[in-house]
Amino acid sequence: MSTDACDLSSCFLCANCIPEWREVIVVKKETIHFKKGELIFKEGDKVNGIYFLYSGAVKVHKQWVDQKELIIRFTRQGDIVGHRGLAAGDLYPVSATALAASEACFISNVFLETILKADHSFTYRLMQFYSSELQKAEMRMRNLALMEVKGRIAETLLELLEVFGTNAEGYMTVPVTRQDIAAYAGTTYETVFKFLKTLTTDKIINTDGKHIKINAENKLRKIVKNAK
Amino acid sequence: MSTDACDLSSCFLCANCIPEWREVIVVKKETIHFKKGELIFKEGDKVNGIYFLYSGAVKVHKQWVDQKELIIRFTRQGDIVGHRGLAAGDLYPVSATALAASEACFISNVFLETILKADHSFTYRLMQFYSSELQKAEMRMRNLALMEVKGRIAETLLELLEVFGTNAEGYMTVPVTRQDIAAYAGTTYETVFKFLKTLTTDKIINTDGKHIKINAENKLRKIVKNAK
DNA sequence: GCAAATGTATTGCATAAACCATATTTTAAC
DNA sequence: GTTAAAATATGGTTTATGCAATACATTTGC
Repeated sequence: MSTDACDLSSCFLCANCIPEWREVIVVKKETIHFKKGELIFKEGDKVNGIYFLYSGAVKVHKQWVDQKELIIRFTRQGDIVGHRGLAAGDLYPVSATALAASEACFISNVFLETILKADHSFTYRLMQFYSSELQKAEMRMRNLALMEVKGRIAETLLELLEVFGTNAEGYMTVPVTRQDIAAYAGTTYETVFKFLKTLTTDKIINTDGKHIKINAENKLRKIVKNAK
Repeated sequence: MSTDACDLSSCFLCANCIPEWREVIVVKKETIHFKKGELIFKEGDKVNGIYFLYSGAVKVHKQWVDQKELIIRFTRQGDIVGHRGLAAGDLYPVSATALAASEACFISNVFLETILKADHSFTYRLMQFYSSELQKAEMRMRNLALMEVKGRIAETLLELLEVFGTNAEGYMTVPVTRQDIAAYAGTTYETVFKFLKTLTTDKIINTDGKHIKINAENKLRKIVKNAK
């Protein structure tokens, strides 16, 4: 893994800003490394900037009483993390934690606002990005509220597949704990454990510890469709 | 109720665009009336524009298998409806239905994009609006996933109070069916019915058909806090 | 003004899924 | 390399909540 994976073209910022800005970005940006399990920022922290993920994997999550948490989304390279802070409030409404060793480009809020003020079309694209994030959030809202647990777990597996992809043997590239699957599906560890076991028995998936392989994507989709 | 409630200043568009644009807006806009229960647009319809609500009340909702639906949000005057269509896809991801006789200003997508291209700061404000909507959506995601039903119903009542306000006697200005409360809280009619009954017995609320009065807001908040 | 549709009221019953308890294995830390 | 801390594994019990059934009331369309 290179020390600086930034190619000044693949992240959302570089891909969407006016090319001339890149010279400024390369000076202003800061590359930060995160170890597996490391907290990137915490719900309630003061917002200081925005992150563009180069490599690794990150979960964005939100707390509720005691130890309960909901994972809002999983992100991979190219994704934006910390954009929720751009709204009125100046505190992060969510936390972000690295699921694997990760590298991110950090842009301070001050600099980001300079870009936004100067680059009209970047602002427009960022607005579109928010809009599509909002659509996804509402889809998930509906699923969490109306879909039964098995459907939500199946859906979680499909989303993990989509976000992280697979290696040569068909296993997902990022190992995810059952607890994290539960936290994304809005259920408990035990329920995930039991359901993954029946999925394994039915040969719909294979598990090797935290490494998961989906054998029958269509059957998972069927479970989602039939989930109430 | 006046025929045209638009004062060219109170809606999100007029309040945030460059003043000069208002002259154009007044020509391009279209005032539309909706009867109670009337569908404004339907999930899957082609997006043709955006609505700014002048008066009345609207629910934005999303379908799931059969007759199941989740109400995404309730809106009152001043609010934007239909903005979800601005993203990549060109189909509305949600439906909108008038809860009471309502008036809205309709702006076609073509004209809206003209404004967005020309008015940098309007685009910026709209982006901020999306960002705050996203935060709300994620908060609700968490609640739907982790909070138990009683807390969600209590939360629903508090949100209705916040959005619709009360009349002189303390009753909410917009009557809402228990089915709609259920659809917002992500539960069934029966559960809402049972819980509202105990709330009435405990004198925390008063109900007169669809008209609800909250007597002890603090007790509702306590229920929300203690909901798991 | 009447019919049809929609919403309300009310109950018991069934059950999915959370909760509890406890043992073992894996992973991380010093 | 040992220990602590997560994560996994697995059963049994409990309970919150959805579901079915049925009667009545209210709204809305024609």
